[in-house]
Amino acid sequence: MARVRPLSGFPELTPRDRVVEAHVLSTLREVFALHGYGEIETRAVEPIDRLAGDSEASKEIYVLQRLNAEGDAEAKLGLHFDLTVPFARYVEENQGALQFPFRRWQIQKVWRGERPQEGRFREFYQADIDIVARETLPEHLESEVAIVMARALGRLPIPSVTMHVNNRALVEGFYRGVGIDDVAGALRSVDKLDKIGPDGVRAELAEQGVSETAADAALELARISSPDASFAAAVEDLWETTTKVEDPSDAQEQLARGIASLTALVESVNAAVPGTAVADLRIARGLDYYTGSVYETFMDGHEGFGSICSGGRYDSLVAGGGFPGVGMSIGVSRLVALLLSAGLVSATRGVPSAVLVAVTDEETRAASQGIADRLRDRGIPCEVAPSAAKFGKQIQHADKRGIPFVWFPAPDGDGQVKDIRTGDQVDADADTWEPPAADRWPGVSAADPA
RNA sequence: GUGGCUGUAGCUCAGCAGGUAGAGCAUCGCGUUGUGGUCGCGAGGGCCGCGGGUUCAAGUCCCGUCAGCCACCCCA
Repeated sequence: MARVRPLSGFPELTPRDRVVEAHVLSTLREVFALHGYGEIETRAVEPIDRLAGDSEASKEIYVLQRLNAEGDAEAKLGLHFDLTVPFARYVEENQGALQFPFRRWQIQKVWRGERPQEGRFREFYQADIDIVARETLPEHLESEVAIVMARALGRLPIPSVTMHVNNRALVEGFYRGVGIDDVAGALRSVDKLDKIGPDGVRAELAEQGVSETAADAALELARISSPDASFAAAVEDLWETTTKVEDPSDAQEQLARGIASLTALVESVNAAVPGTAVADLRIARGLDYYTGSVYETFMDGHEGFGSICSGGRYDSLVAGGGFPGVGMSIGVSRLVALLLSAGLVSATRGVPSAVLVAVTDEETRAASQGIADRLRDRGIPCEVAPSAAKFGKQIQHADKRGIPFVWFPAPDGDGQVKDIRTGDQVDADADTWEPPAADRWPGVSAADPA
């Protein structure tokens, strides 16, 4: 038999690390549900022609095909590479059964055939929330998703986060006003500002045929940011002083709408979750279907991790038009991998058991199992020692697994339970004894801020 | 998908210029015959990632491959 080997980009966690991932997942579910979002789960596959919207993305798609398919049969199914495409199909398919605006959360694995690196995998969890409307999507919902995500992230055992927000209409209006026609292309270049610097962006824009003055204006715009509404005045000043196209009235109108929308977003998010949102006019997002608010979220002090939660507003979820919506997505696997490798979080233990019931000798194993079952009846996770080794060994067995309590049965009664961290040992009754709430199940602790 | 760096014990890493594989920690045993963690003594543990090549001789040099990481690309 061939030796087993890891598969590049398909990581598997130890039980202890999975405790961290599971904790993150359940925390997100709870916060999403608290805000009225319902869960859906979609199938793992979609027709390839639906997935492969553009040829760029299609290179990443894993296809699904029967091993013994006819030799010339073309693969028709592919694994989804995000949750937005399947969600769009789901909404279209079930529109008669859904109430709008429709809020949903969805946490599933997705697959991308990319070259793996730390925190970048080929199979990973994504956690999405979206709200879609049938006809028009009220603007306040663009604030709502940001607030829900900010609260969800706030509940995780991670450092505080800052959500950088921008508005596509604002940027597009501005760009068109200064004579940049390929708005999407320009955005992609400006998005690289951190990586390639202002001169790099200028060079890329020049290649796209953007004039020097327009490129400078775009870079000036990207420099503006504020944790409140004061960005608006800065944008308006820049607009006044910059060289514009012959008739910028349409562009100016679009710009004004974007400014108003971004102002409302920053103010309402910060009212709900103070200190979270920053209007940052450099945030672009590579995806070109966004039309309104766009979001990128960074962990304070760990900006190098990149965005851990992002999204935006789109005018139309489905190809034929209709169903405007807004959504955000957390790359859970990426986030968890980065947290673990940076030592920012750890599980309190890797096994569920809060108690190890010791075995005095094999003749009385049944008595130990009886104690364990009575604890389980009351929802206390426990296990029975694998062998009747010396008690010192049994304590070590518990200690290595992080099990905080060892129960020593006695011939006459239930015996005693010992907290092996403190050494405290007390008489106990298996029908009434309770571990502290914090010890009952494995938990996740944030690293002490150094 | 393109380019680069790395791969030696469970972990972190030494290994000289090609000359029979090492340390610390961890593990196991005993001292300590039924309540651990200290200390002392001892032991086990290696397809030197995998395959091929050069050489009298390869952990060491060359090629390929796989895996991890980094930069592109793209994004979570």
